[in-house]
Amino acid sequence: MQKQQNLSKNQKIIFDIIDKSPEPLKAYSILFNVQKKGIKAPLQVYRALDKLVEIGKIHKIESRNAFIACHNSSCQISKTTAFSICENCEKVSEIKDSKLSKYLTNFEDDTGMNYRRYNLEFYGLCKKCKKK
Amino acid sequence: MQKQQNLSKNQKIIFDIIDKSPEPLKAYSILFNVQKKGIKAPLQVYRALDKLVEIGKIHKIESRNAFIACHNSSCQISKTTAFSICENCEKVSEIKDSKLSKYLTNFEDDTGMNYRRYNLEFYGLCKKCKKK
DNA sequence: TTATATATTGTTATATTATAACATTATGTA
DNA sequence: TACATAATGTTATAATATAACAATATATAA
Repeated sequence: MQKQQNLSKNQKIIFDIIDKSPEPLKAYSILFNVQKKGIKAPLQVYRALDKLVEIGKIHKIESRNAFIACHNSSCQISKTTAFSICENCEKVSEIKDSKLSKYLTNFEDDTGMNYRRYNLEFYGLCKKCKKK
Repeated sequence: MQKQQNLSKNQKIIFDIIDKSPEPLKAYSILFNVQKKGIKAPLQVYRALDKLVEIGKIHKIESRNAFIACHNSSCQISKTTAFSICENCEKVSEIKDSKLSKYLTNFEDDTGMNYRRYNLEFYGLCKKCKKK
């Protein structure tokens, strides 16, 4: 986690809510949460989200349209992300695995192309849900 | 590619359009395309899409909300997908790489959990766009 | 400090993506 | 044939996201 200090007012409000949440938050649930703080319009939320994603403070879970704080202190601006998603309880955690990220960063497809960015979403059952 | 024959009428219409398209298609652009064929409502499209995804004939590109036909003959019902997405021209191709899929299927996170499904989206510049 | 560029905010309207609910029809299988 | 299951049709609406424009704040350099 880096320079919290140069977040703008709205960015700070919205980051704090996401950061405190134990689960990924959706834009309109964030909106609902911040209306008491004077943020009234979807666009205000989406703009802050866009910026926070851009600077790597949060990530978007694409398959869920939801946002989670980055807890990967090593990544300044994270262009490479991997997540574990429970298909039952929808718990999401960021996967930090240097071998995995090395493997994917170095990956070359059959045309010889490689990639500076990726997003990987794993689906399965988390430990709690597997026991049931 | 498997059993095309048991697709229903709407599923066939919608699969054909996606299969012929050189680029991923969005649900409402599909809807627009099939209105002459009598499919009038979004739900008719989404239902067919859901089914086609379920049986592995198409995949959803999550970060684009778009659908692409599966050309990976080896995967009966593909629960593990990887795509290459050009950030400039938006060209998308499915990556079929047995090493990659083995690596990810066997991947174990720090809690010892592994996953039966994943979706990986790589972003970069395709050859054409890199040249420019 | 002032000017000036850039980022952020506020606001209204609207576009895009997706599902709920319910009635009907087709298809597969015993 | 009977029955279950899948697919269809239809209307309405929910959920997600952006366009366009005006105003304000913040950073930077002359």
